[in-house]
Amino acid sequence: MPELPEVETICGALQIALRGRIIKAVDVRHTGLRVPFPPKLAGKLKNRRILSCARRAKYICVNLDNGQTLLIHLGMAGRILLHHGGPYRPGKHDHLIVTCGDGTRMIMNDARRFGMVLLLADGEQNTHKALRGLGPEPLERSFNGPALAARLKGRKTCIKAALLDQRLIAGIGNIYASEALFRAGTDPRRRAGSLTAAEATRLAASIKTVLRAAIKAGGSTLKDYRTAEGELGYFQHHFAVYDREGRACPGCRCQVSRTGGIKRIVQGGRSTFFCPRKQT
DNA sequence: CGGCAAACCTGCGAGC
DNA sequence: TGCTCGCAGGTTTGCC
Repeated sequence: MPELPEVETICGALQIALRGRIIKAVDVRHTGLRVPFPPKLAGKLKNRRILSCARRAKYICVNLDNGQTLLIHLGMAGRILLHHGGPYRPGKHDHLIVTCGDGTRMIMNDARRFGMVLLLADGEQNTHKALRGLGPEPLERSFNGPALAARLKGRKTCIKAALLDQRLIAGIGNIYASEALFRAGTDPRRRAGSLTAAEATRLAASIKTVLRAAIKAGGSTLKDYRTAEGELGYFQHHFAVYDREGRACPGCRCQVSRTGGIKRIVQGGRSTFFCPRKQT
């Protein structure tokens, strides 16, 4: 379930657990995912100190003391687990296990193997293909109505698909695209370039609100995690429309019997959930 | 270049 | 109980 808020939550936990630690062992359990792991990955990581863990779009950036960055993308079903001390029995879909000097382990697990692990050389952080074309971070101050409108200008694709386009805005996935459009009252079928300035402002604000709320919800699980040894980035969150086809719209209080409630449509091969009455 | 569909994999729940 | 089908949070590629 990794969209921006989940990756943000995971990075927060990694920052606490791994910052300053020295990598002592790297268990590369498969040759790679869709993209092969970087060659000689284990040797390149060994004895490196982890300076920080941060997020860019949906990527986890593990910054190392020699200027390199271990870049992890979790794809559709990827997970990061932290394991503190003692032996660890690898699971079936554990692909990469990084063990630090104090026994802390970071495990990258991805059943569907849609994830990605890259190693960026010093200075490649802004030039590497994976990061170069990414749009602005929606939680940055500079991301506002005019900024969003500028990105959408002239786009004929529907606004839902535009929100998923990482080159336009970074980090929004299928869940939060639906949620943000619902909150903004914007019909997901609208052409991206057709939004008025006021609508773009409302949508930009909704994106921020929805993402921040999800991060906040993830943060509470993060706290639990530290005692529970569970999974990172896996939290209960209440969605207004996502996966709620046929349920009543929480915004306009319309009766399910009269309006049909939340609708599900397919756009660009992906499910979109919305309320046709509230979103215009 | 823009827009769209398909491909990449595995797991899970629904329905028969 | 066990099988098949459809669907799943993302990105890349290739085609028009």
